[in-house]
Amino acid sequence: MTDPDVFRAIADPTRRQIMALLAGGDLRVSDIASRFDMSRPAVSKHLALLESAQLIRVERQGREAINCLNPDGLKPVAEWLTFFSQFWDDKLLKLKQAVEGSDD
Amino acid sequence: MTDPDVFRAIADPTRRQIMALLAGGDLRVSDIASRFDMSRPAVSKHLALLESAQLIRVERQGREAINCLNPDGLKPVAEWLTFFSQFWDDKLLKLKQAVEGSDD
DNA sequence: TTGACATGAAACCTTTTGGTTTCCTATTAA
DNA sequence: TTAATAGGAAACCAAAAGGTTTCATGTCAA
Repeated sequence: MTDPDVFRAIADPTRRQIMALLAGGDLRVSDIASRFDMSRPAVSKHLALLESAQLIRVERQGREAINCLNPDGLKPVAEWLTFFSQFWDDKLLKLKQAVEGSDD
Repeated sequence: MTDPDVFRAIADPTRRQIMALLAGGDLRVSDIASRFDMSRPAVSKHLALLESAQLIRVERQGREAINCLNPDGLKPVAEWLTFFSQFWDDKLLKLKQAVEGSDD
């Protein structure tokens, strides 16, 4: 919960499912928890880890916590991948250029 | 060691370092182990996990085991990333096309 | 053929991870 | 104002992960 390691964060399938879910729109903690066969605190821990890895943002509104996907948090993974993508196919060098081009 | 989950495999920094090392050329187990501050069996476990995730291939030659990077093993990660890359920047849609285009 | 080398394998240990239940607090609606 | 709701926090647990040492085995070279 303290190490904001994005690679660790995406290692867990539940967390990847949560990210896919949030790609469809922002959701409250309980909304997410209701979609999984596990307790709300368990989902809450996954959300905390995703937040620490900057893969989601949490907006607290009153008693609710709205979870929003932060796709930019995946860029370190994409950049890491570009290094290896050069071994796949030259066409994929476009990935490298694209990532560099859209750098914030 | 039984679950060939590529996301788990790349979660560990040591394993990512091993992959980077093998990008420079094939290496024997001891050659890799000598580059890390941990025992050879520990490195050997990481290699076994990388192999089960299809991220490396191991060619046994006599008493030696030559470890070779298998960059194609990363494609599932790249494909997963393309889904989220659409939220970054349209330029990155090229990534999706590139991955699709170089599909085996 | 014998000794050194390369690696695999087993047993073991500690820390981390992913889950649980239970409880507390803040907010909102009736 | 009081009851229900949303979610954070703590204590706890089992299993998995990452490491160790020690030993066994197959291969190569002197």
